[in-house]
Amino acid sequence: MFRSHTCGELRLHHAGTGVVLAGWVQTVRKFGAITFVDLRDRYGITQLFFGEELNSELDQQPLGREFVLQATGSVRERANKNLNLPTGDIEIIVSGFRILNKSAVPPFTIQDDTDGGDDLRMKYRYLDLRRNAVKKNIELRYAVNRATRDYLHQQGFMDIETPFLIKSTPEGARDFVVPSRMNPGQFYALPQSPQTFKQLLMVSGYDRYYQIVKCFRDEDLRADRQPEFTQIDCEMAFVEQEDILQMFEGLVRYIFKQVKDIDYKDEIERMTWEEAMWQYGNDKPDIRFGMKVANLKSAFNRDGRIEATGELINGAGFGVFDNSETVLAIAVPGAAEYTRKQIDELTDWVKRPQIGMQGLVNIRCNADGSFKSSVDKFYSEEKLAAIAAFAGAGPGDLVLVLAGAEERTRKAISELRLELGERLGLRRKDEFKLLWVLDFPLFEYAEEDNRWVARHHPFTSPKPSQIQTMIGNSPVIDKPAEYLQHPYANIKANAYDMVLNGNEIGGGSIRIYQRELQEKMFAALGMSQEEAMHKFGFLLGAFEYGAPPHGGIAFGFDRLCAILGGSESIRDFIAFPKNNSGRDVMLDAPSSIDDKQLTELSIRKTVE
RNA sequence: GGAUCGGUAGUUCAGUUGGUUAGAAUGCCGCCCUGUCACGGCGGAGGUCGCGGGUUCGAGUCCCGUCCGGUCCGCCA
Repeated sequence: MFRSHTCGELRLHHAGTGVVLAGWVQTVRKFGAITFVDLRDRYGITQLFFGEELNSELDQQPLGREFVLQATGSVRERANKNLNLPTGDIEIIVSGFRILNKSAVPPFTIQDDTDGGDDLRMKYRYLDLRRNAVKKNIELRYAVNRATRDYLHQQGFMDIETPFLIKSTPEGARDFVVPSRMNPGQFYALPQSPQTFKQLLMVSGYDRYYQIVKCFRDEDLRADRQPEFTQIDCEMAFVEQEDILQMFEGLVRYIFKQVKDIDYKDEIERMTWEEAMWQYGNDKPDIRFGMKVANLKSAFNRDGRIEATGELINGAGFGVFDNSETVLAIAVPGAAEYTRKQIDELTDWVKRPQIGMQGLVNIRCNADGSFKSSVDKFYSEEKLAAIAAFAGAGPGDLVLVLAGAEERTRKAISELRLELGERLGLRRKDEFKLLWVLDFPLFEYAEEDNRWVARHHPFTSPKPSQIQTMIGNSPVIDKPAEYLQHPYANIKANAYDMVLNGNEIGGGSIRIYQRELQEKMFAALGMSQEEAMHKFGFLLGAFEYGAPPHGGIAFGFDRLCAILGGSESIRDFIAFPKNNSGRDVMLDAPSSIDDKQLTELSIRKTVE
């Protein structure tokens, strides 16, 4: 027997018990004739006490950090308790020990506040994973995994595995490809998601499917993006949008309860994509705080919606506002007192290349009811008051205004809003706000190819009322500059995203299940009939044999874990993540392969 | 594909205007210490300043190139 207990479980009531513990040496504290050793395993830390007789043995076999140690002894109440440790009431009086394995001096300390940098921690990830801070994340991940499986199982979902070696269909993200030795010159692709398989399972009658599954995308990475990542992938047959929203609100509530012990009782807010873009400049707004965006001059006039026509700002002689496509404002609560220096700093902030604005106009709404602005020259106090009121500012608030081309300005005001929300402490890590964003546009216009691309994916159904608009119109765009006037620009998808604190944690749609509509969709994306058959013939064929109405959703599992764990980076929640360049620095992968392998795979080596 | 920040002791970092022998903390090694838990005290070892080139009497410091890492834009149906 290697151990009778773990290093985390002994308590005061065990006093007097004989035990055997095994674990890693966290620290050694020597005091002449006695020695304390903190022994650590996955479950906790227990203090070992080496008395006088054993101390001489310790001199013979000195312990070092991270040695693997087995200790036999008995539990004793401590004279000086350690309130920071769950096991702090007791210690083990060691009667015998065995060094099970030695350890080299680790390159960084195995502590919560480690001295190791990210790079080094990744290279020695197996040591990093010993740290409590990382272990907690991995445990949280497992808790989310279990809660998900519990809930979906209770709801009658079946976990069905789908293949990883599939066919490359370069629509959307770039595929990872795998050469086929047995089929020289041909390649598999790794799935970007099990999308078509889960739809085929619906055709097959497995009407509630799920999988916690790896997906692969060969695109550039970010702190929240990995080349291989995990999704909670779900699909249901005989459902409409509302059924799916409710089912997965249930899932997220269950996860909150199980993992964070949070009763998320509030109704989950819903807004359309239009509203999100209009009010927050962003399709995944953080609704933990207000500061909604006011459009002082509308250029965002799809569906003929006009919130302001520009009369508040136009014609006052301020060319920047007069000539800009879009002018957007936010009211920053209580910020009228910002110093010149603070405003200048914010101005520099919006001028950074990532934001790319030319400048920042401000209106201070002083507590005494007066107004002071960087554009006083052009606007009377009455005008400033009207603008401030329109932006929703009250006494003591600061109105910030950005002007420029529509898309960039909308993005910038959204970033500015988030930044100020952060600075004002309005984005609390312990507060969770869920939101459904609905009615996304079905298509986006790809300028470079002058064609439509699917915003979600090509299996997404349009809103039922707009199916005829889609079938009845040609996707051809005659005048690229006027693409917004094309009937397709206004078709909304039967799609939904779940947003948590400004992060998209899941997204899905009701799918197309009729062959005719699916063919029309492929055609709309500029695919010829032959091409569509070559890439997706299996799906079109399946739709001939009684495909049920269906829809689904996929959650970004890593990201969900990161947010629940209060972190920006998903790497901390993946046991063996890849770095920014898609490298595994521990394995040093990817790496070259030898000529023999290349030859077997019928891949010729190219020399630059 | 682009922007930007960084690379100095095992580790995390400092290093001023280009100027003597490149420092601190921590870790490591040795000695001392019977109640510590961030133990403490004394002593010691430890450096190709990422790499290559250039400017200069002189480069950790300035310039060019390159490699590695972080963050972001593009990209991510």
